[in-house]
Amino acid sequence: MKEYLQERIASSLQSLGITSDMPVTLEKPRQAAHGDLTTNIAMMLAKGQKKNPRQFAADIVGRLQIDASLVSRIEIAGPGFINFTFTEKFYRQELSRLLAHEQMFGRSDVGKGKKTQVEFVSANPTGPLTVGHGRGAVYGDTVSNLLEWTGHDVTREYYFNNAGRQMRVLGDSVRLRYLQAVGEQVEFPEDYYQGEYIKDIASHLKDEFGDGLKNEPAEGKFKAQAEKEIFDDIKKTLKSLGIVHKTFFNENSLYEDGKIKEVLEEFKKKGLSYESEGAVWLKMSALGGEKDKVIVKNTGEPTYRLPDIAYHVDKFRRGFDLIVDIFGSDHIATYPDVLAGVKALGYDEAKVKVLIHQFVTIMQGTEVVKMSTRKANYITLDDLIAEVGADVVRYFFLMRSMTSHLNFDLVLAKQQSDENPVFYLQYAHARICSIMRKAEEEGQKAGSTPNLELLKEPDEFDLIKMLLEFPETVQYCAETFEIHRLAEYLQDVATAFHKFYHNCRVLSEDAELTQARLALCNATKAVLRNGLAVLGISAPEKM
RNA sequence: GCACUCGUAGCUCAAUUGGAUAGAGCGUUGGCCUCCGGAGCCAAAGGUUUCGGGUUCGACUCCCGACGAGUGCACCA
Repeated sequence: MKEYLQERIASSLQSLGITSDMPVTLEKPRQAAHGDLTTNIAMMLAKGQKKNPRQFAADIVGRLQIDASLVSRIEIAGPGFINFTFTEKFYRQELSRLLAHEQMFGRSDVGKGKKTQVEFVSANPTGPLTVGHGRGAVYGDTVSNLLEWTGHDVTREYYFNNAGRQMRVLGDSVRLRYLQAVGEQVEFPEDYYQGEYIKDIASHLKDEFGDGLKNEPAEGKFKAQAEKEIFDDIKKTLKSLGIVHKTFFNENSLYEDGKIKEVLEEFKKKGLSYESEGAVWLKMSALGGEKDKVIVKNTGEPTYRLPDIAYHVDKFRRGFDLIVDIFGSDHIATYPDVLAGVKALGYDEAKVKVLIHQFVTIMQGTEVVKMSTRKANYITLDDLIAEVGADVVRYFFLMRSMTSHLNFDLVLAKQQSDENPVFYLQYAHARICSIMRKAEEEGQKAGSTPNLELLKEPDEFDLIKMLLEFPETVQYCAETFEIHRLAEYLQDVATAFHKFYHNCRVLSEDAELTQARLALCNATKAVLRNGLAVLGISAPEKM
């Protein structure tokens, strides 16, 4: 419909002798009284035409040729908006199209199978995932869902490093706890990992080996055991949120395959790096950055920048046409270096989308809970899931824009479990399922050829209009990565349904009307189910 | 000090990317089930969009400046 009107308006402008590269934008007006779609094109062009916007709008409308069976009303309003109102026939047509492809409704192929990688979570295995990781995890998984729904070929990837200083400290933390467990008097440094899980790992080793590991180095069994156990836990946590990565990419492989060396040599060849004070520097100043950065320390060890760049080069070499990176705001300063690096090596950095989400502030009532993996005073993602459930966790992380800081009040989240917005959505779905069950009991099962002409109540049309917005909402969210818009949209669908349910009785003596309304219920159910599926939230038949 | 993200109802957050009268939930107040699920529906109260300038037909949105919050600014990741 949008395309149709755009084309008609463009042709009207042409017949007025106006050529402009100004796109004709059609939007849904905020107020229903202003019709179904509106355009501000007359206001946009009026100035160049030296005309009064309203008069100009009238000229455009005068030349407009539109199928009257689709559009019932065209009016000029306000400072020069042109408003279009669609016919009931048009909406009935669209509704029967929806009913014909329920499961597919909302899916599209605009992505054209584009090879896409989404990298998210990417926490090193030094401890359980925190609530802070949770936001990125859920966001990344849902972005992946959206891209799949819009026809992208998506790979979910987790990048980690088990070779750095962090991991050495982790191994040594386990070693010291182990020594303590077998009765040695050793001091445990303050800046080591304090969590209980370190003691658990140590005691597992004690169970298996007794005191036979007393002289084992930290980097041996201790580190290996810690990495294994912690990674298993991380994967289990993610799984409980419905998140499964296809690839776990180890930073180490970049060294083993010589990719780090390659990138280093490439920079040198291009004259973009130099040695100074025993270190190798990247000429960020020549790449649009503020100052040069070290990429290899004077110890010969690379800084994180070099592998990060090499990793992204590898993503390009694997043939990804869209590369989505999801970081917390604490990594805000690292990505410009990476982007400048890949660009300098001749790759199109526009294919890399870096999405930064703001932090979650955990509140215990009015008290802020400060989080630190090193110290043990954090709330794990597991704790949170156990307390409020996976659906609530996912929804809470998705319902707000990623650029805004999120306050997650544990007391409220627990307490609210009855009045939670996610239940409002699920309730609508369960309610429809209940109507279906009841209908079947009464022998009024939804038929295959409902007479949609019988739908004429305003509440019915409000609901139909809302349902038909689903595909464009999915596409919009996939393009902008603004997932909260989908969550809000589904809230609106649920509201429209509850209103319809309240004012229009579905199961009645009138068999034909019952059929029509059951069809509308089915359409609503499909949108809710599909929408919740994108968000990764269950759509229960009963609650 | 510099950079990024923000500042909207008592609280948590939206606002179709510059559009018409700034909207939801929670909380508060008052109405709705002899009837398909009351985890629902309807209504009321609640705002100088942190403050001050600017840009234009039109600003919560863009620009400049203050103030406030969070996060970064390593030869840590």
